Amino acid sequence: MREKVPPYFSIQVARKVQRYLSSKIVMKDLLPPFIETVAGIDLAYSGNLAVAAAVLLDYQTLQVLEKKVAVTKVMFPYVPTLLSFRELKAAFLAYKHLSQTPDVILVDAHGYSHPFRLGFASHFGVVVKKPTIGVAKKLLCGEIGPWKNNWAPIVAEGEVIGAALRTRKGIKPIYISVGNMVTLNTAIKIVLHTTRRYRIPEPVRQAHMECTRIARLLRSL
DNA sequence: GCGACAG
DNA sequence: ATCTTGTCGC
Repeated sequence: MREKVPPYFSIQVARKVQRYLSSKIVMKDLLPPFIETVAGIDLAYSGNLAVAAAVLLDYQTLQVLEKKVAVTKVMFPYVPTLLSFRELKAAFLAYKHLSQTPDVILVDAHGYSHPFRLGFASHFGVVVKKPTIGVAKKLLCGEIGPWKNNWAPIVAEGEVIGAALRTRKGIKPIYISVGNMVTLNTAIKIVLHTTRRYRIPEPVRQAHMECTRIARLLRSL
């Protein structure tokens, strides 16, 4: 039994696209020396509509500077490992609505810590050619290595593909990974810098609240 | 073949 | 992700 996806969509082609785009990921810190803005991206659903939110925040104060949303029809069912094909379009549109391009983007999904090394955060980062970081709440693949302090490496096939990170003491960790144009160490620092009193860093949390609010609104019509 | 499986 | 209220605990 094949995976349930539209007849015009081939899993085999998707895998090739993922392997190709994964090779385009830049594992270097190509961020400005002083980060001024961060963006958070997340999606929510209302029936067959995908609601994406892109929220821009000041990197130092974490004050929300701008919120944008985009709504598209869902074209793909949810298939683990193929999430980006389902969420990319709406996320891209919401992101393009921002009046200024952020220095770094936090995406509510895995990045490099993906079976084919191209989670949504990486797919998005490669497409928009911007530094992105994957911020996930559950592990998708790999094993958790020894804890150093507040973080532990996520290892797969002898390679560190991400990190489990306790953003707050005594709380379940979140899973961070390189999206694009950033180093895992820098990604961890940025995530810690942008989290306040919740488990989830502010950019992603704000984006989550925004798209959820709009989806709930559309749902009540 | 079996189980796992981001959002 | 989404369907959903109260409730236990710091």
